[in-house]
Amino acid sequence: MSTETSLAPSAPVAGIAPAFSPLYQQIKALVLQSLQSGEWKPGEPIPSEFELAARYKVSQGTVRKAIDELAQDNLLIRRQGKGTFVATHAEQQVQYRFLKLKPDNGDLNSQGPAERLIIDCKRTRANNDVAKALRLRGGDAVLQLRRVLSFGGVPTILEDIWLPGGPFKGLTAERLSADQGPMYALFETEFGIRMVRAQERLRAVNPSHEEAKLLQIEQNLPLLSVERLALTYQDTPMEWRRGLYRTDTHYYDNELN
Amino acid sequence: MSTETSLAPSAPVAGIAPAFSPLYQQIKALVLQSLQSGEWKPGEPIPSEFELAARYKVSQGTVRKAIDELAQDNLLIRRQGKGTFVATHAEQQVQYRFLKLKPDNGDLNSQGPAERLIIDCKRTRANNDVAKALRLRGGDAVLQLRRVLSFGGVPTILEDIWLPGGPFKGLTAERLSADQGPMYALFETEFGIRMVRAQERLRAVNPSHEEAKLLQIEQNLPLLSVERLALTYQDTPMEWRRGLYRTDTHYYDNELN
DNA sequence: AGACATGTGTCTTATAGAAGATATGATAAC
DNA sequence: GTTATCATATCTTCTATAAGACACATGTCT
Repeated sequence: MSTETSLAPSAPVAGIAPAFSPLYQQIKALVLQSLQSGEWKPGEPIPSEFELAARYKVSQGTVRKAIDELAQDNLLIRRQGKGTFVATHAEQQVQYRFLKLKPDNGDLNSQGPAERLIIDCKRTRANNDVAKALRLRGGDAVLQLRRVLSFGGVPTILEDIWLPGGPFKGLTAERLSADQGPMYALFETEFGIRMVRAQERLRAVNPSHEEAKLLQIEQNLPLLSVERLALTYQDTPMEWRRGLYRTDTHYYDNELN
Repeated sequence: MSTETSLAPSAPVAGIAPAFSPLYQQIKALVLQSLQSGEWKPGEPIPSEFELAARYKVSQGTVRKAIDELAQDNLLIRRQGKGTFVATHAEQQVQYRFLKLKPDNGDLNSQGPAERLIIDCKRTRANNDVAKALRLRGGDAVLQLRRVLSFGGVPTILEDIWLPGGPFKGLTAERLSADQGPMYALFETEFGIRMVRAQERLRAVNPSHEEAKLLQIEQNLPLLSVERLALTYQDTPMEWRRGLYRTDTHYYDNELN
């Protein structure tokens, strides 16, 4: 491979020239491919830097730089002395990596784990909004579920979740209820789908009569509406959800830099 | 310096042993010091990697790793071929770096720049909440201001801002009104205070009668309350603000990864 | 206008040792 | 004999250095 610069086509951006892609970016793309194909599964170690260097015929330092970026993106986790591992949502440290709601006082887990109650779970057809978000055709099969999360016995979050029917074939309410642990961890083990990143859009809204009833609140208590599009590898959308958060006892925490 | 490891004392954390700090971290701390002291001002270039390497008696690669992390944290900006520059809030590309509100359709600047209207600006004494957030003593002098931001003529954000009186001595409503550009850019040039990062806490709330009037909305329209603590170097809090955002025409955008 | 030189950050390789984790085998203690 | 402890070896990531080539920006000379 030496120093030539065209191993992988480096995702040409629309319009302007892609120009040139450094070696380590090409290596990054190759590693990504292996992650995506499931060659290395969540939680498992990937080959050592020297092994990968030999495999791709580049120096260890170049592999290192590629892995550095993947670790930065939370796709891999480095552990000195042990190895580099495929990141997973099934870890104690980062339980609920995507949940930014924090209680006004104390810790989210101070009152024990969250109680999950599935209200509804049905197969249906995507309406236009959902289809567009999930890049499906209107009317395609989707799995829709509704659940309530409670902390310390207090219903705090009401969520409606839409999943594409194809990739999640076989998912049932029983399967979800049986599982402890984060939902995204189950997606990894049962369906081989790993959520890599997500985009959220927040709004303040008034709950409907039914929504207020499910959360056991007055209808005049405004709620935080959190629409989330979760993406897997290659930015493929794999879940759309809309959460209603109580923010009189909790707040949505966000760091800017 | 070869390989010894005690250039700077590497900020010993309370309790557990500080153990050991890699060279590049020490360099990072030294560069940070120079940024903080104002040796290199926002927008200006810092010395080249080789110059810094000579100055600190380390290799160019080590300086590079230090600068990489500072660039990652948005404290520095690298420009290939030109140099490395001190980041600033006064740039076209990242106008309003900390504002995550986006219109439902179109761009924030599609209807021209935001109109800023200062409702109130007064010197007062910190109440307990503000004092605690800004690490002041209760009753210390603070500058309080209230303003409304409008986009395309529609009042969209109502903000109350508290600034510590000491560092911002001399700031007046006239000075603020005269300035175009972001407020944080003015803080840099006029007071040498650069906001490095911030923490936000979001809630859904009902506006008060007065707040609704200022935003020209009905009182039953829920708003997004955004409390922000902005920090300068060394995580020193330098501003506390509370914004009320209209989210019927806009949304708060957030990326998770 | 074009060619060239120079200074900047960027990339790649190579080498070496430090630090953390883990297994193995020797030795001592019970 | 079994168990505990220690030293050693070996694997991993992490840190640091050095050297050369490349890409980008901006001049200056022709």
